[in-house]
Amino acid sequence: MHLNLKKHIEKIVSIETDELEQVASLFTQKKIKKNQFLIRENEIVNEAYYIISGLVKLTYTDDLGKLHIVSFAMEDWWESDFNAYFNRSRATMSLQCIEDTEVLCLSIENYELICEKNPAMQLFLIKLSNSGFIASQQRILSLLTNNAQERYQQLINRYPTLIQRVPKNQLALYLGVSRETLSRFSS
Amino acid sequence: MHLNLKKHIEKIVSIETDELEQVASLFTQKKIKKNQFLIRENEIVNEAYYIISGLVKLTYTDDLGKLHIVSFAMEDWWESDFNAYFNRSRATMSLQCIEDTEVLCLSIENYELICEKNPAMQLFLIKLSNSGFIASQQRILSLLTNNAQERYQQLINRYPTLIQRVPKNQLALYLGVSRETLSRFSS
DNA sequence: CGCGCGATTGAGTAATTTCAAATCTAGTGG
DNA sequence: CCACTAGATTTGAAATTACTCAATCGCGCG
Repeated sequence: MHLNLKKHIEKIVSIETDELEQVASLFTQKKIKKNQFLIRENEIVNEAYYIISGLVKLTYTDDLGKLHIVSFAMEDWWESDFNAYFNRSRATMSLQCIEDTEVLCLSIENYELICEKNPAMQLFLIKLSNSGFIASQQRILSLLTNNAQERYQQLINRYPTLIQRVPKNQLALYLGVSRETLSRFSS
Repeated sequence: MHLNLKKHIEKIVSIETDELEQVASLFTQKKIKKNQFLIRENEIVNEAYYIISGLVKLTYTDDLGKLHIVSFAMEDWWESDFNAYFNRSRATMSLQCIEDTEVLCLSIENYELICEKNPAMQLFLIKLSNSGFIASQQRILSLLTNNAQERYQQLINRYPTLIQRVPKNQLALYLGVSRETLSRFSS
């Protein structure tokens, strides 16, 4: 069970089989249909998600009601409104499925259990968080240094499948340009 | 010794005094003058820095030779080119002092030592990394949802001292606008 | 066939950049 | 104490870029 997750963890740290079993038992599984929400704005966030299959988007609605996409997440990625998750508070963002999606759910209580008990898993969590941090920082860099057209090119170079899976409409919301502008240089 | 660091750690996790001593002994101290570099682009990054006093900037030079500021860091903050640090590779960014600055240095070897040995410190590192990740994500959100003027306002609201300490020139590089544009709405 | 949704195109408008010049400021040496 | 200089900041004007709003196109589905 949870073969993907086990491989994912073993790829990053070395860990005993029985420990891994124990960890895996702390997850619950969910299947969510396209367009449904894993997290809704303003609700208490109690879970983080490891994505087995499918595609989700983390979104934010600003004061003017405009929707923005903070990130996409697909197979083998982790996602949540981590600010709300770690602080056990209400979501400022939403997490919605772009495709039918299968996830493993880790409650914050179980997250902290893992933090306290298991050294190998602590190391895993540190590395996980570090890689999330580094990825975010590189996105910031990309937003600062590249215009929307360059960011679009980088995106399709790094994730060629994403363009097929995500409407351009939503790519624009991720890149921070209007869909018209994206359209003008994507054709 | 390292009183600031100890307080900083104790603020985040509870830890035995002797353990804390042991951890503190893994740091070395440096004093750097204004405009000097802690990290230069293209050099191997072996250290991360906890800032005791002063102010530094993490910068990136793009293909066109334009300088961008990824982040400022001041008292009680951690900074490095973390991508290079964790991967023991060469810096793509530079870390330069805006003021005379005092730091504590943690080599990647000692970082990993802490990771492996001490549960309380592991928890500390997890939380540290998580908070860095969350901060980055909120910066992304701010870049997506707010224009430069709003970002400027948010910055001076959150860090009122920063405007006195950083030339507006460099604030512009952080906000992602030209200094002329910043000047037009900051007066 | 026609409806609806996403994507594209066009035109006018708003915002930002760029380049140039002017102004201000802090520090230096006479 | 004043003049001078270097650097930072501000201002002006033209050019570029992106946005908005509207209309059109293309395609899948009932």
